[in-house]
Amino acid sequence: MDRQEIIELLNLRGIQPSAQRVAIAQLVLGTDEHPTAEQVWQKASESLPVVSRATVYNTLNLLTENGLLRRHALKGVSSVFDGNPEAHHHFVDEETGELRDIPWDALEVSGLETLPDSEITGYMVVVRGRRRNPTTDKIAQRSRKEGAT
Amino acid sequence: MDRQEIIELLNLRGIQPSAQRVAIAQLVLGTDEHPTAEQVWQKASESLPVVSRATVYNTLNLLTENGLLRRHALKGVSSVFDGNPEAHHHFVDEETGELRDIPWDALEVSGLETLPDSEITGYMVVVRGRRRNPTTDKIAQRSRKEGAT
DNA sequence: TTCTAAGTTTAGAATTAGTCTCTCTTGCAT
DNA sequence: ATGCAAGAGAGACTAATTCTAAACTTAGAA
Ligand SMILES: [Mn+2]
Ligand SMILES: [Mn+2]
Ligand SMILES: [Zn+2]
Ligand SMILES: [Zn+2]
Repeated sequence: MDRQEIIELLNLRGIQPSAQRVAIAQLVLGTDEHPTAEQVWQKASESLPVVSRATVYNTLNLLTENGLLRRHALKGVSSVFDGNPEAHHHFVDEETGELRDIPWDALEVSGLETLPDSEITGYMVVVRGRRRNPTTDKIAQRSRKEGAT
Repeated sequence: MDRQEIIELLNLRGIQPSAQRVAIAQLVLGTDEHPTAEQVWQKASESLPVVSRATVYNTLNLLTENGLLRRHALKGVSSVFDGNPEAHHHFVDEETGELRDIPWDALEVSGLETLPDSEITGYMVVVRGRRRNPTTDKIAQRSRKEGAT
């Protein structure tokens, strides 16, 4: 994608296409790698005389909010511990951030055998969404805690 | 799970069952929640006169290495940016940590409609493994970069 | 018992990822 | 020219995690 296309993309969404924003957008929209903010900052530093980390984060967040980018937490430092080491899937509640288990047998994934050149050691479906009926759930939770039936 | 069971689990793997380890293991093996290390530390602090954060991290890592626990990076602070905002799946190379795209149509997930009480906003299959034929791949990559056929 | 080596825990320093705050600059509109 | 308002920058701050080095505990051996 060339500079001009990027500028139009930004203009379309009312984002002022500053030199920094164009350079950063071009870097991350023009690759199929999945760079960390730090990596984007390093590359951006090559083409721009000066960029601060804060600008890189601000721009990446801005582009994400505008749907041009997506942010994945799949590796990286912070994590959560799972007392069930068996294979199972997960539901991430986008409101609370809570992780809930989905039993392995509840979902089926097909097509894995067609992935080229890879030895699979495991997989998991990550479903994102919000719980419906939070009221019912809260009541159920309270009952459990209080030992009520 | 009671204290004694936990102690046996640890002994089985040659892990010396210190008071701290037993308390921490009991906390995290006895819940279907997915606590952060900080949350485990807070709970552990209630039942033990003194525990340091380092012990909690050491123990959680030890239990994870021994397959009693699993560690997920699904929410939390650190992330990676994806220039393709469309729905697709991901392959995580366990050797390099690299994330690679799997096209949406390459995999199919069934059973989602049966998830109770939840409104799904999106989902993704996360496959973990190692690439086979890294040599071939490197050649393929170079060819692509150089515009060779 | 007492000693000792190995294993474990600790507080705090260091590191890494990310956000926040405040200041400085720049591109216009008056 | 003057004055905003939006944007960008530096650096302080926070949070998650690991590292370090010293202190403590334990299981055996003597
Ligand atoms: Mn921001
Ligand atoms: Mn460790
Ligand atoms: Zn789980
Ligand atoms: Zn992707």
